[in-house]
Amino acid sequence: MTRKGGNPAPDQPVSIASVARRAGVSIATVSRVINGIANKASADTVAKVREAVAALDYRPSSAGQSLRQRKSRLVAVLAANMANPTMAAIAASVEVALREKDLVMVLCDTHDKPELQDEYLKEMRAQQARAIVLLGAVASPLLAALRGSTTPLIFVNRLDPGGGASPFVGIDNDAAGADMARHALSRGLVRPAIIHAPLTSSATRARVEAMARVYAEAGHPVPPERRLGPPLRDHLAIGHHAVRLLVEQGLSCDAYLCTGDLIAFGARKALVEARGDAGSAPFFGFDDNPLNDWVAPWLSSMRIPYAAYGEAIVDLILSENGEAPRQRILPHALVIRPAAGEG
Amino acid sequence: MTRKGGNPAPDQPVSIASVARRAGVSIATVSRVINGIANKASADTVAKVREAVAALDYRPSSAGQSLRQRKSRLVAVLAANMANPTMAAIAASVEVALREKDLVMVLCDTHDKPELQDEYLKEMRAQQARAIVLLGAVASPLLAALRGSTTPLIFVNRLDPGGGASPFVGIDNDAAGADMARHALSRGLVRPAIIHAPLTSSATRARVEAMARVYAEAGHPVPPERRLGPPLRDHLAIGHHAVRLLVEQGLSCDAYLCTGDLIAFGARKALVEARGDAGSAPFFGFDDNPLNDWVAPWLSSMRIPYAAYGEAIVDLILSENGEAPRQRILPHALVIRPAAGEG
DNA sequence: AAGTAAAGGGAAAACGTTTTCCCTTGGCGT
DNA sequence: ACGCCAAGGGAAAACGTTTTCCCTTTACTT
Repeated sequence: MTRKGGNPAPDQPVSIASVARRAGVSIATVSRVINGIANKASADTVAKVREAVAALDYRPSSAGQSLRQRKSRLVAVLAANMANPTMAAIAASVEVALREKDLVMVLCDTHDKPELQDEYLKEMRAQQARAIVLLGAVASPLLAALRGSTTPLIFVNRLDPGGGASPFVGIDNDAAGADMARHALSRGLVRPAIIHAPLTSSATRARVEAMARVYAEAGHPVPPERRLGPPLRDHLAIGHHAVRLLVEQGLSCDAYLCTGDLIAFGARKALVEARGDAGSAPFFGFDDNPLNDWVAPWLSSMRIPYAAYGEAIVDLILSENGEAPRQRILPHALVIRPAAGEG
Repeated sequence: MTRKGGNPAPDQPVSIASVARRAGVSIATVSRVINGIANKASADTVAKVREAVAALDYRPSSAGQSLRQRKSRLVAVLAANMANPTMAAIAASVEVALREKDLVMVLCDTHDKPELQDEYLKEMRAQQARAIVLLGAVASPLLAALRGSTTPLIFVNRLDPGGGASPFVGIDNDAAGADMARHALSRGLVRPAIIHAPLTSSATRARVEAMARVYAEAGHPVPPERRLGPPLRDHLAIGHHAVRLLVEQGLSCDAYLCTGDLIAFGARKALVEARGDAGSAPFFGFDDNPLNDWVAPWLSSMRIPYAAYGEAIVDLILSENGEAPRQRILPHALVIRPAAGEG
């Protein structure tokens, strides 16, 4: 209704040439006007071009642009595991931030497998992706190779497994782990179980080490049998398995420190299954998914500002002018939920 | 280590021309070998080309391909709301299925807003997307225009708001709603509350109508005051708000039939806040997120096979040869969880 | 033995941009 | 008057594919 004629242009045969024709100018001029090149078009030329663009509902073909400029508007996000709500939250945040800058998100699930990650990296090189965001990177051959290229590589949550000081967005996992342990100690919880994901993730490693360190320094070292990290991929299974082990061995704990909320979910379920109730030892997790308030009022969790990740990541992508690769460390905060009355 | 020389090719200046040069054949031949055109290359030509491709780690530029073929390998997935774990689950499933067919997923969050949806549709037209998957479509001008184009449009969960019999993947929401109501009736629950999302979604509408119909036919019509659909966007808030209203009005129910799990989460929380416990009336939801088993053992839910959606969707995209636009109706199943002992 | 078909392969056009040259005006300073 | 510079704008190259014509050689049919 807002446009004059019925000019929907069925399938988009509308190229820059047609715009140029309608505006009575050259292709070059249209391109310049669209891209806002100053001093290259008079006021009425600009007006004519704009009119034609609007009338034809023209939008430059991405293929043409990519080909010419040797780079696309695509930004790849390689997530280690989309089943984890955390990844979804970050992806959502990134998407919004990218949209603002007229970039487009391509989302891939690497399932934490190096081969698959490489496959995607290859694909994204073929797509001439503007940047690649790694939500939980794993070491892989192509990743190493790509580190030398001009394509910005942004590491999120987990540091670059290659070791270099690559651009990074995340929290201070050491501080966060320490904070959690100190809080537990302050509540007199001196016999915790530490249940964690595989230590291949730098984030997990830092959290676990910080907790153990703080406990050791406080004179309550956590012995190996209370440090559990089953080599499973599924966080729920990790927690479940760990607590079952704990129960079988008759080890009692006064707190469950988990490196992820999902692990805590699994842990608690195993406990309920084993004893009929969840006991009185509080559960601690990381991530603090928004749903926790609704379905896990028993879970204290380290809140990580995932909603702010998108902006930080896109910032890092665009400020590629920067020399020293910067790290964006965002604030964390422990959200305490009363382990109290659930009945 | 697996390749001979140190030939990582820093930034991908490796085009089809370089492959042709190395193999000692023409560009055309390389293209044909890569695309598997039969009867156009002798055995050793093929071998030479393959060798060169492998040695140079060549992969065709997507931009070049898209430009020439006037279509890209991108498939757009427009999700109404990525914060909903359901959407994330479907997206994950689609991604896997696409990968298998060498397609790439572009994920966009329309936030259920027509303008944003149109913005994305426009972008995807510019990208010459191979297909567009609408995870909860909303009516919008460009959507109507696109329906006439050759780009496949796949509607998921919600039917095409334009009314046409467009390709669709989802469950039989009418049957599912009826099943749920019948189950509740069979348990003697005759005073249910029906709490639902905005009825702009065809899926929600069908569920609600089926429930109401079954109850009415059984001689227990559900009066308006027990049918609640606050016009909020957030499902959690919908459920919360609805139950608060119910409580304030002193209306008692013996079951909570919610059109989504998140709504049930909100509903139960409001109930706990109001009375101190969750009462004995069972909760019912739709979607049955895998996490329910871990964090919501009190919630019965209509399981929807989201993991199977990806394959069905990709099938529909590729079988565009088909004439009669097909609908893929997947099976649903009510998962009963004992509302029993939560203490 | 001639004619024909098929196999194998190359040259070049086309896809839609952006950008580098180049040309033409006017206006200005000397 | 002369030279210069800036503004405004066009022609054409280049980006990397796929595909349509071609052309040559070989094998097979009559």
